[in-house]
Amino acid sequence: MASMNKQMYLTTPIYYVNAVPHIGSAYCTLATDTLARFWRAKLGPEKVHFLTGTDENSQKTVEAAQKEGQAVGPYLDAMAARWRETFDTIGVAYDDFIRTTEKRHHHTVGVVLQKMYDRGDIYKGKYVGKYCVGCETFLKDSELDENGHCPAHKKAPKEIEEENYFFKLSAYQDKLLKFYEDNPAWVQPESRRNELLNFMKSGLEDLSISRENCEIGIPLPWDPSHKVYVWTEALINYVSAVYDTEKAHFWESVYHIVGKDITRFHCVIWPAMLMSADITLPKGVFAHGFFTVNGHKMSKSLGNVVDPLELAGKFGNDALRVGLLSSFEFGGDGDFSRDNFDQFCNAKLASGVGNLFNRVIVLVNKFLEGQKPEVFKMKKDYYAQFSHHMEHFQIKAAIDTMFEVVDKANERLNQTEVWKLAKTDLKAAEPIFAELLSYLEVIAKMAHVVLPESVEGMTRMLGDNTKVGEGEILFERV
RNA sequence: CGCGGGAUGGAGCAGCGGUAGCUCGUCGGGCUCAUAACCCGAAGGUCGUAGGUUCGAAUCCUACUCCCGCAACCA
Repeated sequence: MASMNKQMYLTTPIYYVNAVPHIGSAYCTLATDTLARFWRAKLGPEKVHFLTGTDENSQKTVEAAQKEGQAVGPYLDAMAARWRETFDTIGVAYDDFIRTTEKRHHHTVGVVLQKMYDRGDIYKGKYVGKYCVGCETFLKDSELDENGHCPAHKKAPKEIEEENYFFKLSAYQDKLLKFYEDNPAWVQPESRRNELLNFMKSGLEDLSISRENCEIGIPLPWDPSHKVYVWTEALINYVSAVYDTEKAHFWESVYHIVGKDITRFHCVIWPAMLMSADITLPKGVFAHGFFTVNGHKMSKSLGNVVDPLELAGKFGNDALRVGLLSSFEFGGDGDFSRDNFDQFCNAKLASGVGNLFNRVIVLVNKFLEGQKPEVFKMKKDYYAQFSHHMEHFQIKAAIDTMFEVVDKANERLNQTEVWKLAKTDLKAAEPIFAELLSYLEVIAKMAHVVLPESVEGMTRMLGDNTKVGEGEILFERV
C-alpha cells in the first residue's frame, strides 16, 4: 500500500522529441510533479525521486532533423532543451531529466539486454513484413487500408525481410498472469487492468526487439550490427536513471505514471523484460486518461492544440496545474475547454482561495491589529483526507478537499458575521478568527503541494507566530 | 460479428443494488469584512431505447440506437 512507503520514485513517460510539448504531456507531467510534491512533504525531499525525460533514438527524429536541415545531434539537443525548458517554465520540479541518447542509458540498455540474452530469452529469427516508418512498426495485412497503405500515414509500407532478434514474451504469459493475480492493485485504474488481462489471456507472441540498418539507436552488445528497437530500449530509461548510482535504492519504490495508450508496453512487455533480466518489478503503474478539447480530439488540422506555455503565461502556473488536474478524475477521460478553464480560475481560485485569504487577513488586521489569537483546534482533519486521496492517486479528490475547506471557512464567516461581532464583542470574536486562521493554515499546507507558487503569498499573509501579514491578491480575476 | 470507452438536470462530471448528487451557470433573497467577491434558498433530470432479474435498478443481465477513441502534434 502506498501509505506504507518509506520512499518514492515516480516516473513520467519519456516524450518523443520530434514534437513540441502540448497540454497532454503537460497534464501527465504536472500530475506526476504534484504527486512528487505530496510525497516530498510527507517523507522529506531526499526520500523522493522524480524522473522525466525525452525519447530520442527513433528513426523519426532522424527524418525530422533532415526536414529542418539540421544534423541529428544538434537537433536532438535543441528539442530536448525545449522540452526541459517547458517543464521548467510551468513549474515542474523534476529531480532528474533523462535523455535516451545519454551514455548512462546506452550503458544500462546493454546491461539489461545482455542479461536477457544470457538467460536464453532472446533468439535470432527472420522477420518478413511490411514496415511503416511513421509507425516504427510492422503492420499486418489486416491493418492496412484498401490501398494497401498504412491507415495512419497514408503511405505504402516498405516490404522488409530482415533478421531480427526476438524476445520470448510468450514464455512469460503464465508468470505475468500469476503476477497480476498476486498483485491485484498493480495496475490502476481497474478498468485498465481488466483490459490487459484480456489481452494477455488471448495469447502473447514473441516480440521483435531489434532492427538492422538504423541510423540511430543503441547497438546490441553481442551483435552490434543490430540496434535495439526504440520501444524496447525506451522502457529501460527508468532503470538507467538510477542504476549503478547512489540513487539505486529508489528502484524498489518505483511507480510509473503513463498514458492509457501505452499500458501494454508498461504493464505487459516491461514486467516481462524485468523478469527476464532478473530485476525487481515496479510497485505499480497508474494510467491516466486523455483530454479532448471542446469535445474533440486535439488535432493540428482542427487547430485546437492547446499550448501549455500560453495558458501558463496567461493564467499562471498554479492555475494551469490545478485547472487541469481538477477538471476530471485522474485515470478517467475528460474535456478541456477554455470557457470552463476561465470559469474555474475565477470561481475557484480568484473568488475562492484568493478572496478568502485576503478577506480573513484584512479582518484580522482591522480588528486585532494583526495579532494572532489563540490556536484553534479543528475537529476535522482535512489534511488527513487530502493525504489519503493523494496516496491513492486521487488527485482531483485531494484538490477538492482543499476547496471544501475554502467553502467551510466562507460559510463560518457568514454564519458568525464576525465583522459585526468584533465591533461589539471582540472577546467573543477572537476564537472565530482563530478558527478562520486555522482553515487558512491547512489550505496553505495543501497549497504547498497543489499551488506551489501561490503558497508564497499565503505564507506572507499568514505571517509569523504572533502577527499576520498584509492582505494581498493571490489570483487576479480573468 | 476488429478492439475499447461512453450516453445522468443548460454545460462538465460523480454515483455502480435501497427514496437522484457535485462543480459551473440561471433565478430569488441575505450580507457588505473581502478580488462586483461571500452566504442561504429555488427552478431544472421518468439517469440513451426496449425488455428481463430483484421486495427494490443509473446501478446487474439481454437486445438495440447513437456518440467517441484506436486514425500522430499524440499522453
